[in-house]
Amino acid sequence: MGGHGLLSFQRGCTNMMIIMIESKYDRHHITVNDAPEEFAMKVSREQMAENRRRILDVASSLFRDRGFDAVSVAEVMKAAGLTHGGFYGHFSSKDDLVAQTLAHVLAADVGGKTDIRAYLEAYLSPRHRDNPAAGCPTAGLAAAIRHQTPAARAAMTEGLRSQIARIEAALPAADPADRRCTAIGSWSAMVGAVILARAIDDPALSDEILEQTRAWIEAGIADGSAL
Amino acid sequence: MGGHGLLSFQRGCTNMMIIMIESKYDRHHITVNDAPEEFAMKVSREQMAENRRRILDVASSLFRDRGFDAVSVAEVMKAAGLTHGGFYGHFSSKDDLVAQTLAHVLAADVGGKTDIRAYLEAYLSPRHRDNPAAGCPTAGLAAAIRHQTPAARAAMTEGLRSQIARIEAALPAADPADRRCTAIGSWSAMVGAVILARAIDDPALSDEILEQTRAWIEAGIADGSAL
DNA sequence: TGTACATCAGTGAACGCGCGTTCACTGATGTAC
DNA sequence: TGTACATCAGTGAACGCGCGTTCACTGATGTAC
Repeated sequence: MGGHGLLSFQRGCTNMMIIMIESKYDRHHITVNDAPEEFAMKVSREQMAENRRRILDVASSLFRDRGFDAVSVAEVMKAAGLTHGGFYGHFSSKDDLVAQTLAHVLAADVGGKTDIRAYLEAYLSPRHRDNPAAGCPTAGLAAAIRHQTPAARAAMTEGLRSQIARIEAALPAADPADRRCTAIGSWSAMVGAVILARAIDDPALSDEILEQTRAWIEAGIADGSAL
Repeated sequence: MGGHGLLSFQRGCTNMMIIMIESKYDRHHITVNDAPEEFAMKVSREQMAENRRRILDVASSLFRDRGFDAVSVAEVMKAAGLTHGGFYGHFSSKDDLVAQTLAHVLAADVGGKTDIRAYLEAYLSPRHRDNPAAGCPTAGLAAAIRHQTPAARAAMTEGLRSQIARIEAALPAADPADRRCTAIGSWSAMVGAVILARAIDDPALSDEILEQTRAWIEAGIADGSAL
């Protein structure tokens, strides 16, 4: 991802945070309306590449919002401004779409030094909790990846590896072993907290999960070498 | 849950940990074979209540293992030793089964004082990671509950509330506010770590997620009042 | 305690629906001359 | 640069399958006498 002129969810966030969905869909409409033929058949190779990118973008949002199973191939294609029949010109199967979407959305845009406090605050915010479609794909999809193909698991593995490295780099200097421990522990807590906060129906408890987890992580980071 | 003579996953674990799946299925076979009629039609009310319990038990395992969507009503009934047609005598819909299964499996058996260290070690173990069917329903199902009915969300909310209380009670005495913060932060990290560890295909990284998260949580607990 | 019968838990065939996938077709693209 | 045509991205009807759900039926349960 990265680029595309999409609004960043909040300053200091990597691609793991992302993007407001409205702007995304607006872009698609504009793109589609730029060439409003009645029956648009073959398109240029350039246009085809953009169609493919758009399919991956909308699939990424739809999957994060409603899960892999609840989103049909036809729905993804419609959201991308196409019909379902063309799908197999881009992907060999729905499983292939899932794997490629994960690789697409988890691909690291290394980005500059991240402010870990601001990242924490944005990640563990009600706004992020309430916008899964535009939010972290790990929080939205990690649990479902267990039931996906090996290719999807491989994409998740690389995404997790680079996310841990990213957090390690953003952590205040300390013993490298402590930094890694803190990065992994913090990331587990962040992902877990957002998943739990999204699973329950009590807004007060949900807010508390986010706030307390943030306080807990910040205390651990402030500790310097906690071990 | 609780009782039924099912093997406990490990000493010091609450129902959130659970049970070896093999023993469960063995029990079902024995139960079914106890009355091996060719065409068993109406059964006693007592037998019906047990059938219902068995449906909830196997549904709980199957759902944790493969997710709500991937498990069919017919499959649940077959695993319970029945045929699919009888399902609607027990439940009004598959959604109803999901909600009741969650309430069933998340129902707290308060249990004695839990040893928090042993609980942590068992929870963040490869064995737990590799046995979702017998493992914590929160780690297995929390992320999917976002897409379920209000009744399912309500069951999850109560389950989470009591799990937090359980961890609070198991934590070494300290300022109550700190205890709550620690309980919520630790639980988020535990759930997140197991979800991440299950999502990836690299066994070494998966083991590391579990180990480092455990070290991170233990450091936070040892801190006493981290805030 | 024994018999007659209404109840109803469970059976299994059947249904309708939505999904992933296929395919004959269309017509703009982009190349060969 | 202009024309002729092969390519192939996208279309939309059609397919087969598995799922949740329904229903007429069965026969043991459990009650009324």
